[in-house]
Amino acid sequence: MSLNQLHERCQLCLFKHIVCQYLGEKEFEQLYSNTLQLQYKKGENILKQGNKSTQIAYISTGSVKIHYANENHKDLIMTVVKGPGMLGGANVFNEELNMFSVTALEDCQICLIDLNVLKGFALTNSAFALRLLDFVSSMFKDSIFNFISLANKQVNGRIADILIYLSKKVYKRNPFVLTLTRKEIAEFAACSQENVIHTLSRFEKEGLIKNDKKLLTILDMERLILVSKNG
Amino acid sequence: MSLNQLHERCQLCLFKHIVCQYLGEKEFEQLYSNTLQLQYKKGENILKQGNKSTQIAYISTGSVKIHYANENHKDLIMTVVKGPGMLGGANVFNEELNMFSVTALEDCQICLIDLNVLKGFALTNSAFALRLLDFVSSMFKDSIFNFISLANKQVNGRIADILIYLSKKVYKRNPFVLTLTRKEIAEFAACSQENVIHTLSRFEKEGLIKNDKKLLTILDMERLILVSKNG
DNA sequence: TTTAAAAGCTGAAATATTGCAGTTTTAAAA
DNA sequence: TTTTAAAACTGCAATATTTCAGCTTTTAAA
Repeated sequence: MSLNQLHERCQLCLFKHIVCQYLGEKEFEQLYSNTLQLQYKKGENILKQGNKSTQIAYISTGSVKIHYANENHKDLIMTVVKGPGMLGGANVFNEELNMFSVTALEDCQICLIDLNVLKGFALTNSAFALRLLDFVSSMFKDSIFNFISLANKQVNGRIADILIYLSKKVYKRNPFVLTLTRKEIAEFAACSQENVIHTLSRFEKEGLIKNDKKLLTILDMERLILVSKNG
Repeated sequence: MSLNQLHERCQLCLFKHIVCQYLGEKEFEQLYSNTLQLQYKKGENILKQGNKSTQIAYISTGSVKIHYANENHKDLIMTVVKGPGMLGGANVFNEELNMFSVTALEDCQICLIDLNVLKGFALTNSAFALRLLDFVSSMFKDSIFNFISLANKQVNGRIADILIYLSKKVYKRNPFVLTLTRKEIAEFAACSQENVIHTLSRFEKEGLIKNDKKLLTILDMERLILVSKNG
């Protein structure tokens, strides 16, 4: 693929749009020349927790999970991000090492942007620095609100929350293709796989959802929101 | 109290120290003239979730909890902070409204610093902006690691984690005065009050801790860490 | 100091959740 | 296409957690 074609692809890039709001085309070119555009397959690891990383990731197409493995190698999903969007928070600014892993949930187009060049721009342009901070904290906020759901609801409510979150915030459509396995939903809801399966089939019996292969339909959003509130 | 005495108290202030690393004494004076120094009693609310806030808080003495109430008015403690330190994260930068409440766990000395003046400085001095970002994200990090403990451990491990965290990171001593009630520990560990009580008395029977009134002693840190890992 | 309210404690029953073992379905590889 | 492994599912027993009711101790207010 020629450089021109690559640059063409950038024309639709949200990140470029924001960079160019604060910096100029020249600075974007400098950033561009320090950026890798890579294709990842489903299941492939993009950033690994604990690794030193000199890059941050922008996801242009596909979806990824941001996850954390504890001392006992038990995995926990912090959040799911669908392109286009930044994957800040895993490693930006105050950390030498990646706090979390990022793994592709489906085939993805990812740009890895050099962190030092970006930091250099942030140091010369405060407005841009504050805009980057927005990116980082909005991802934190998503995770934190999932954690709050974990912490004060039981499994029914947590899974209802996750389904609503995926439909409204991530995939942004109603019958949506659930790219997470039951095991991954369990790692998101912090419960056992079996509990996810039991809960989903209960939801289906009660007419709240319909689940055909990987396609999930929320049939009764209002009642699902009630389960989220009370469960 | 005269202005001179107030300024004297600032000599020991960590926040002033950091401000003066990046800005000058003049800028600190400007900040100072837009700062309120207030005394809060145990149980008093300092910042309220959902309120508009034009200030961020610096805690010079005492300790506070940062907490969140959900739709059902169930409270969840995100983290505990002991002075001196910043209470960033509740409202800094990207939020109009406070995301969380801050409430005094014991009598506190708090400085409320004008957010707009601070933002003004951040906009003219990127290094200072990035330093502020450090403050914010380090508080997020503490909360997130507590949430990770919640999400992949059972109550035994969660309460062990909380005791270790309070002793090592918050109060920084071993026999420490537990300023949280059992109900508040439950709101921190995301479980029922009774479960906290059962668990603490089990820990005491097993010789892990000693609990006399409000004074808590960790007798066997190594075994407590084991409980945190396996529990 | 007295009194009332809040916090702390206990054990037992009800409920929620996990872990297991075996089966079926789906997706990927040969 | 066939084969194989992974994912999804089911019901049940074991375990963890909550809820409840009643009680004691501590703290704060009158």
